[in-house]
Amino acid sequence: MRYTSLFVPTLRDDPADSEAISHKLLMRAGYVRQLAAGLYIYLPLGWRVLEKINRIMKEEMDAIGAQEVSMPVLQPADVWQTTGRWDEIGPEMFRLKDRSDRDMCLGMTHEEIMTWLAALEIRSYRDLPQVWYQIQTKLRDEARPKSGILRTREFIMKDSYSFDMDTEGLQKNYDLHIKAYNKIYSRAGLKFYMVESDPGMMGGAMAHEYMAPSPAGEDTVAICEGCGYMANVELARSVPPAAKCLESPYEEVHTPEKRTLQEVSGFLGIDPSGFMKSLLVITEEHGPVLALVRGDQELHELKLQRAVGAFRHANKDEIKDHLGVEAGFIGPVGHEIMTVADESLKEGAYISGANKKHYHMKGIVPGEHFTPKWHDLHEARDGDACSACGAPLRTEKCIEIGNIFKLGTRYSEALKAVFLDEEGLEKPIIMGSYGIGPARIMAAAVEQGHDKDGIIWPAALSPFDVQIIPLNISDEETAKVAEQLYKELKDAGMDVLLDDRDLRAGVKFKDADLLGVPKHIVIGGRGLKEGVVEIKDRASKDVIKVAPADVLKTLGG
RNA sequence: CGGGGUGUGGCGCAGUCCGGUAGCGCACCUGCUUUGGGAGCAGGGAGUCGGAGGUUCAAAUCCUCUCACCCCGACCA
Repeated sequence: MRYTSLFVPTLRDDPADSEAISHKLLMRAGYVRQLAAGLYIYLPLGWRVLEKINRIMKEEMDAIGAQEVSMPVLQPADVWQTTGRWDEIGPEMFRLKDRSDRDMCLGMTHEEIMTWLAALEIRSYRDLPQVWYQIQTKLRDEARPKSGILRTREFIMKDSYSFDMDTEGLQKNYDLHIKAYNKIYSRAGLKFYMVESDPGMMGGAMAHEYMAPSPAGEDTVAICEGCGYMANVELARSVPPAAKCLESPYEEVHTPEKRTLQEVSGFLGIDPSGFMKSLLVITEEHGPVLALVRGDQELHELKLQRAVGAFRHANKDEIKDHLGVEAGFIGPVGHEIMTVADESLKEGAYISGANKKHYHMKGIVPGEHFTPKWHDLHEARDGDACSACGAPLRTEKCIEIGNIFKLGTRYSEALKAVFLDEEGLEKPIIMGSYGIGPARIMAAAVEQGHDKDGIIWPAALSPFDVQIIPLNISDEETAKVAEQLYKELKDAGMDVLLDDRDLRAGVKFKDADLLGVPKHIVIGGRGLKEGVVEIKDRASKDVIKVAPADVLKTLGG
């Protein structure tokens, strides 16, 4: 491709309204433009990158026997009503009516439609297994689109769905997807982890996420260097350092006007780990619930939600109504409210509110002075020990670039996607669903590959394999060598960008660094006098000088 | 949804507090010079200052309402 026939509007300055590095660089280098919050235009360069990612995904999905299909984005409500998600999913779903006043929605995922098709067409165990996938637009009215193309309201997803007769089949397809996903992310040149994750509203039994480490990520992953355990902190198990509990009899202590943990801890001169923090929440299932974590730990709300169901924080009046005392002095002893406690509180005696204004209680032994339901509620963090092997855990910010779910029969039962097995018994199809966000791969690649001058693409994702930079296009010799190389490399099957613009060298160098094509071929009068051109590596900036005739060989073409 | 911020030529910004001719840099167009890291000189085009209403002799500037976007949080199949 000739630069003069390619639309690449590069910017000299960072756009004002951007924070994430990938957002800034993809804007500046002319890959994307923003239409509105969470809606992005992919310019020619950006689309080339996405297409490279799509090609890799297709090749690897095809390699495990998955079949590409295409499902409508516009979908009737009744299928979603049948599975219950029409009501479960809130304002995140774009809803509309057609001209006949029928409820419709824009697909945010395709479990329903894929399962609908399976229900329509699959009759016998002989029809199984099936794996169907598509690369299709999804729409989600995100509460807060952010970070450029990392969280958008409209995006392309590679989503696949497996249909099996039994759990062994599901496991096989799950493993095949793991294999395919590992290859996809490896080919994309990303640093990534596969971690245990929360199935969430997918309602499945098991789930993993693929995570690309980056400070721009929204998720945090706990990683054990000892045994390799990796999990999203939404469910990561960990053993916090031992508590420094006070040896004390069970007794009240006067703590006037000392409400916060810091205040009480400082007032009594006792380490925060010797305390219990109490949080009153109002749940849909159990009414008020008191949740306890150690004073030095943080409660993870998703863990609490798994333990007690949907909840909200109690307000001041509710705290008084249920516990008889204002916030700051609430504790687990002496009331009938359902209590859940973090497992790290199983050992030791703790200080907590006495449910009496200006008093705390020392020497509370969970299980003795009150009876909680035990759950893992604390958030894993750096310095905790791995619950499996005891080695230290560390945490890392990550971008979620894909996920895989064992769905089981949640959708097949609702939509009556059943088959007859060898004995003639009707059974629901066992399903899995598997997603990859190509735009997130693109953003993660930029987050992981850039320097102060611009993007550094992994070879497989770059919009071009090599960029030819003739420094002075009006110099006859330079132009001639550039054209020859352009033709030769193209004929060898490479994606070549020829910067044929009549611009000064500095501009071309700056733009080339911004665009991030991995190899640059610099052709200038200086080199041509010695009979050489320069092959420059974008990442290392190393330059090797070779005769024009040796360029293809040197590039490994 | 809660909190914070920003809207001024294509882009980045100043001007707003304290009302009085709409500015700067880059980009763009023309000409000449220049040509290995975002060139120089000269000339030129381009903005109803997010929108609506109000106060005033006079509003980018003050007041009211509203829209959009960004950031933090909540939320996130």
